Amino acid sequence: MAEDDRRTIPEATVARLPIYLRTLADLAASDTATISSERLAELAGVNAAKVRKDLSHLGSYGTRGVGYDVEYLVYQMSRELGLTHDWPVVIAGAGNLGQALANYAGFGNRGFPVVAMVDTDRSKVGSRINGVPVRHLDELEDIVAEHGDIIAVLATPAGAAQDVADRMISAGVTSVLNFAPAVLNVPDHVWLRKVDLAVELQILSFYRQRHADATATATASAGNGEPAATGTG
Amino acid sequence: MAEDDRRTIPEATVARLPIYLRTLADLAASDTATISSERLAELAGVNAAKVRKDLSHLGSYGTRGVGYDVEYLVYQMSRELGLTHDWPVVIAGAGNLGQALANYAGFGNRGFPVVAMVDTDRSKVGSRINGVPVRHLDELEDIVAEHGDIIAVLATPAGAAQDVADRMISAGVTSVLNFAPAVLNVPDHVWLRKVDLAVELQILSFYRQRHADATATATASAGNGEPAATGTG
DNA sequence: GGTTGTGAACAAATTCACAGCG
DNA sequence: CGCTGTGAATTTGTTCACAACC
Repeated sequence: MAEDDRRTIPEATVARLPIYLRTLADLAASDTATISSERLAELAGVNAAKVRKDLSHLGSYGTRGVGYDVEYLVYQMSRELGLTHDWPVVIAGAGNLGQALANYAGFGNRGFPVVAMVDTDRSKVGSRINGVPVRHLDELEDIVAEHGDIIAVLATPAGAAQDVADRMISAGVTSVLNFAPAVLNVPDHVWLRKVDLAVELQILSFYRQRHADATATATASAGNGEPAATGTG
Repeated sequence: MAEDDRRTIPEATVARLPIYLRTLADLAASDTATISSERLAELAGVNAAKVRKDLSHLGSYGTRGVGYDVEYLVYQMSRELGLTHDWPVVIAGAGNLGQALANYAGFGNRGFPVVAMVDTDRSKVGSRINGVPVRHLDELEDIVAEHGDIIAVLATPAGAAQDVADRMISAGVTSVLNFAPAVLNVPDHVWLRKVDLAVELQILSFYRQRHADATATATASAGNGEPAATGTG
């Protein structure tokens, strides 16, 4: 079954694997050898049945009556997530957000070295941000040629995002993480994920607003729309 | 039906409303009076049936044979999302990411003014970043007292996130957007959303890896695991 | 004719509950 | 006896397809 499922790990599961991995890495660092689905669930903020089902998609790596071997799970999950080698990243847009991302230790540390930033602003091109060279957007093809299969992180203004994405893709990029507040159209062979800061705040605003409405109008009645939704995934 | 559904807009729909709203605001700015579900779907990157079902949760604001009135929809959606007034935001952590977020125009512009940053680093406290005062974490209670019901954006290191969240919550905060790479535990009455940059890259890495495996091992056979998943939600 | 609004069909994800194994 | 792994049940979300309406 495991071998079969290899081809069909559900999207929802894939989105949780990195959380498990981070949790497990912490456990390994604190010399925990084994962990139960119950405890891992607690640490990862999900429920135990979900953990077991998620992990079962990777294969049968647990021991009944005991739990999962932490080190081994870390190894298998890293392999599964393709984290056994680094993936070079190029950040498009050397504005505030782009610079922050270039400085963000979480990237390089976790196997995603930022090899370059690109921008069209000639006054920025040629400088370095946190050691990362800022190059002109026109050099994109060269950068891809130098580093191979890079991941593009878009931190441009909304208006420029589609153009830059198009150029990235025609230069050979197949993975894009979009921070620009714009909907991107990409061909089928390109993987796209998006992070929209304003959208997240607006979602919070919705639930908050709802709550205000509910408590204002009805001081009676039991609680309906409960909070504590953990979004993004 | 619409009145009934008011209380139960599906989570998946709520997560899309901000995208529709942004799209509609753009249309309004370019003097488009009416829009069909088909066209809105195209611009928002979803399918038309989904748009219609999503909008039906807000009420019957469309006209058969014609489409939706853009201005009116913008108004209704803003109201629904609680965007008719500003929601003050406090950013915890005046590091790279926190500073970038404070500088990020998308926040203040879209009704989420950053009223303060908090940090424990005395060398930062007292300064201003993009006009936003940096105050000490200990002043949190005062800030909440000054501005009322604020939204907390956590941009602290992972290790500090739970502590800061706890302090935010005991100061009265009920909405938290977490950028720290850590799983937070919050009480039931607090709304939590999270954005994890490294997680997003790892998800891209998974699909990319899969693709590499597939094309490497089998040069034959039709395409299975197709790309172009648009994540985050 | 064109487009919405929505039941019904379908698909994905979650949760339950327990057999099976260590 | 404890904990995994997984079928079955349930819930949630998506898509279809068409009647209702302008």
